Amino acid sequence: MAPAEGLHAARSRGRNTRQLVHEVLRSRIVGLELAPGSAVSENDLAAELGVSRTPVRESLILLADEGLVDIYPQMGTFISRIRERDVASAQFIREALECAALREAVEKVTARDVAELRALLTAQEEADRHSDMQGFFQLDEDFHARLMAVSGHASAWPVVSQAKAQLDRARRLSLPMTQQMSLLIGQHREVVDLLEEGDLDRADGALRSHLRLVFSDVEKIRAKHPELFSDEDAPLRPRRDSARRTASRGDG
Amino acid sequence: MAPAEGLHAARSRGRNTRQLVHEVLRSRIVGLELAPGSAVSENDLAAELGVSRTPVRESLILLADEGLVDIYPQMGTFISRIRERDVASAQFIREALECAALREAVEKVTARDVAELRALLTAQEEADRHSDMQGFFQLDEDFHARLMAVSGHASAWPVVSQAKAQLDRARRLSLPMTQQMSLLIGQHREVVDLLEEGDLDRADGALRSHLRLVFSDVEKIRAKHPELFSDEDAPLRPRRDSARRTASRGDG
DNA sequence: ACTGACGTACTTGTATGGTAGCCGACCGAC
DNA sequence: GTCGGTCGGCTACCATACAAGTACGTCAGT
Repeated sequence: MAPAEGLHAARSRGRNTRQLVHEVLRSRIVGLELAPGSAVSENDLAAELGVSRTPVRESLILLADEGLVDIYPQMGTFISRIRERDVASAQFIREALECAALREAVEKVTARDVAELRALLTAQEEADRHSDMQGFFQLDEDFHARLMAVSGHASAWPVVSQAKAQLDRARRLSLPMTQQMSLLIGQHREVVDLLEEGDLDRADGALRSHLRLVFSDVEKIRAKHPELFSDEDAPLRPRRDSARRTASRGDG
Repeated sequence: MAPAEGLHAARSRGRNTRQLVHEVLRSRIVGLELAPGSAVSENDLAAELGVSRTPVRESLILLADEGLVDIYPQMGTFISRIRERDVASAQFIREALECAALREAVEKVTARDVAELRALLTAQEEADRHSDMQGFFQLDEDFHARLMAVSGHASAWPVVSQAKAQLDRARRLSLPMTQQMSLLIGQHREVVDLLEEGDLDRADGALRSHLRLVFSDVEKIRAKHPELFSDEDAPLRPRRDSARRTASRGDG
C-alpha cells in the first residue's frame, strides 16, 4: 500500500515525470521485479505511482521500442518474454561493438584509464566478498561502459546497454552467481592486463570469450526457467489473468 | 493545400496512427524535407496531419530517442542538427556491426543469397541510369539490410538503420551523387564478389573502405553546408522563428 | 536612443474523458 | 454434455482540457 509516493517529490531535478517513470519501470523489468509474461496496465501503474496515465503510457511506448514490453492494442501490455532471437541478436551486437571498441582502445589507452578500470575491479571484488549481486551488476555495467569510453566511443554505449538489458534480465536468475562472480572478475582483469600490454588480439579474444560465457549462462538459465522465455511457436496469445478482481472483491 | 489528409484513410492495416505519424515524420527528417535546426510544433503537425496532439507527441518522443529531434520542454521541438559526435558514433556502430556480420556471412552465404544481392545491384544500376537518387537510397538501404540478413542477424538491422539515418541525412545533399553512385555500386559489387569467393579479409576490407567513403562524404558536406551541423559550442539556444504567423497569414 | 519591466502568445507537460475492440464468462439451444 | 450467442469488463488508442513555463514584442522610464 501507498508504495512509490515519493516519485513526485524527487522531481526536483531536471527530469520530468515521464523520464522518472521510465527509469523506475526499466529498473523493475531488468531487475525482474516485473516478471516476463506478466501483464501491466496503464491504469494500474498510474494509480500505483500516483501519476496520470499519460507519462506512464509514454514510458511504456519507449520500453516497447527497447523490446522490454509488448503492447497489444485493445488487449494489454505485457512484460516481454525473453526471445531466443533477441538474445542472439543482443549478444551479436554487444560482441561486435565492445570488441571493435577494444581494438581501438589499445591505441588510445592511458595510464589513467587503466587505473580507473582497476579501481572498478577492486570494487567488484568488494561486492563479491559481500555477496552483493545488485552492486556487482552495477559495477559490471560501469566496467564495460568505462572500457568503451577508453576508445572514445562512449556515445555508442547506450546501444550496447540496450542490448545488454536483454541478457541481464536472464542473468539475474543465475543463482550460483556467487561462484561465477570471481570468475567474471578474473576475466575482467585479464582484459585490462592485455589492454595495458597492448596485446590487441589476445585482449580481443579475452573479452570475446568473457562475453560468450555470459551468453552460455543465458542458455543454461533457459533450461532452468523456461517460463521466462518465449516458445517462438505461440507467442501471439498472451493470456489475460482472469481471476483477479474476484479475489479482491471478496463476496457478499 | 489540404496536404496529408490521406493519413487516416491508409489506416486500414494493423498500424495505428502513432506508427503512421512516426513513419511520415521520420521520412521527412531523413529526406531533409524538414531541415536540421528548424522548429516543429506538436500543434502545427497535428493540424497538418489531421490528427490530435497525442500521436504526434508520442512520435516525437520516439524520434527524440533516435536522436532525430531535440525536445526542449516549454521551449519547443527542433529537428536536430547533425552533431560531429553523433556522426562519428554512427559510423563506428555501422562499421562494427556490418563488418562483424559480413565475417559471419562468409560462412553461411548461399547461392540464393548471392543471386538476390546481385539483383539489387542491377536495380541500383538502373536507378543510376535514371538519376533516381531517391530510389538509389532505398536500394542502398535494401542492399545493406540484405547483406546483414545473410549472416542471420537481420534482427540487428534496426540498430544499424538508426545509425545510418544520421549519416544519410547529410548524404542526401551530396549533389555530385550522380558521379558517386556508380562508384558506390562498384564497391557493392566488389563486396558481393569477395563474399561469394569466401575471401573473408578482403571482403571485410572492401566493405570497410566503402563505409569509410560514405563517412568522408559527410565531412565534405560539412564544409559545404555548415548550417546543418551543430557548432558544439552554443547548441543550447535554439531560436524560435518569431515572424511565422505574419507570413503564413498573408491571405489574398 | 537605450534599458528594463511587463504582458501576450506560444511551447511542452500532465490530467482526464470518450471510443473501438478484444477476452472470457455466462447462458440458452441442441 | 457440447456448442454458439451474448454481455460485462477490461484494454490501449485518440482527443481534449488544463497547467507550468519560456521567449519575444511592447512600452514606460531614463
